[in-house]
Amino acid sequence: MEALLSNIQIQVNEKIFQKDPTSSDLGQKILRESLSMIDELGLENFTFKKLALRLNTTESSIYRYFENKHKLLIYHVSWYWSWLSYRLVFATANMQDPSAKLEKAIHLLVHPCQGYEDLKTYDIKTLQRIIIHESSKAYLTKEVDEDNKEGFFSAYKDFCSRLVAFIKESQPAYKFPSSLVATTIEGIHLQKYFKEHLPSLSDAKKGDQDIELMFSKFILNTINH
Amino acid sequence: MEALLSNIQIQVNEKIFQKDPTSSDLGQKILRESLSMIDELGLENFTFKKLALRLNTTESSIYRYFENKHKLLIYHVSWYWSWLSYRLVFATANMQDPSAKLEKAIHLLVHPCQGYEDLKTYDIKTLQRIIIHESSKAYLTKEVDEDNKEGFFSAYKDFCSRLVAFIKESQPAYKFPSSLVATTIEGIHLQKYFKEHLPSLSDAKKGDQDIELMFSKFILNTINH
DNA sequence: TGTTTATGAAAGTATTACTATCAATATTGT
DNA sequence: ACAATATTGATAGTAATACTTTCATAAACA
Repeated sequence: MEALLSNIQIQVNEKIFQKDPTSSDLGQKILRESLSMIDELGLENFTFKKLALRLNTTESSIYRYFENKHKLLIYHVSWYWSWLSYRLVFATANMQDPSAKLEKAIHLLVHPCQGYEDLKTYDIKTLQRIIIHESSKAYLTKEVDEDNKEGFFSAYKDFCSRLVAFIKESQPAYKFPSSLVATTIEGIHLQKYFKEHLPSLSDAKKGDQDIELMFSKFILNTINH
Repeated sequence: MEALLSNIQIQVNEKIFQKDPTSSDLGQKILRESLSMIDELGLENFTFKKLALRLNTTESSIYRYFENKHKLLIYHVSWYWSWLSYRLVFATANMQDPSAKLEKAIHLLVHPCQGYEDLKTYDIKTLQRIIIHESSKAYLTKEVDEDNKEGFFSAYKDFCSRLVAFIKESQPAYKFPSSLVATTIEGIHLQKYFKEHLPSLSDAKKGDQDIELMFSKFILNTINH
């Protein structure tokens, strides 16, 4: 399984990049180091200039892979959701009970890296921090509609639609499955963030068990009542 | 009531600004026009230079009121939450049933401008669009912790704590009131956004009734089961 | 061997995000 | 009425950001 997973290739929409960053050494370095720099500096303070400096390369070389840092962010975000979908399909393959599948999905959202801490290109722990801190900036822009048309959010929407399918399987009568899924996913991320930075807006204690428990109950209660 | 409301002064934490923008004509113009420009351009494309041009003033004059556009955003966000708290206190003053108070709160979150479309400085409809599109950028930064220490998010936290109080009144046993409130508030905003821009992540139809209904049921179900 | 392809090096532009200085004009205090 | 003070405008300047362009060089590939 480990071996299998270290060989899988997550596919990312080709319109996101100018040149496929997985196709070269430099491209992979750009992915790896941009991830860790965005994590350290935050998206606002991260620049291609700084990344070039760190990689001992030039701005122009980086621009050959990504048009700008927005696209680079979208790349990371897309990769994350493709990866989580993959994990979800794997983890729920042998499950019958849709409630159990939902619980598994919540578990994955809360602990996306359990068992897969070290992939070649991606440090999943860092990637999840970036998803939590920065991913909403990928769609909260004036260019959402264009970006959406280009399919930049399809990995995210695809993951959501899998959870929606579980809900429909479990409770076909529930009227707001898509809204509930989106609220749950973003709610989990927000709670992880608030727990650290605005603790009065969270009841979660040190670990992540509270968050997992809360959202599991929350989603199952909502569809079953 | 109209007259009363047009005289109320919403107080904003003094550390947010360099010079109180309500204290002068230019300051009020800065508030009014920055709001409409952020709405039109989005926070990323909005600059003090462009605002200065629109106001027939200079960048330096604007910098006398706000250190940077992040602080200006925080000002608008704080004002919004103070205003909503004020509305909430008013609207729930004569209510006994905490569930009804929660429903009222949801209603206000979904329709914050009903009855108060035109205030002098603030166009509440525009303000709410900015809250939906931009407010998470106020706290999703590397400077959250410092900003939080300065009290920049206290208006938001204060509003949340009012809803938490309602939940505790209604269901003292519910374990995650703060998390539920934060999830609900941000969920409402996100659904309003997704309804427009990523409709596959929402079940809401044209109006906002669906969103109101969904979150009302959602919060009451969650605490009562 | 010749030719794509990938990277590096250097330079340049427009915009952003400020800061500083000084003059002109209002406002206020006595 | 006059001096002191606050407010704004005008101008200029700096460092960083977000790119684009051109040209040289080295590696890969056919």
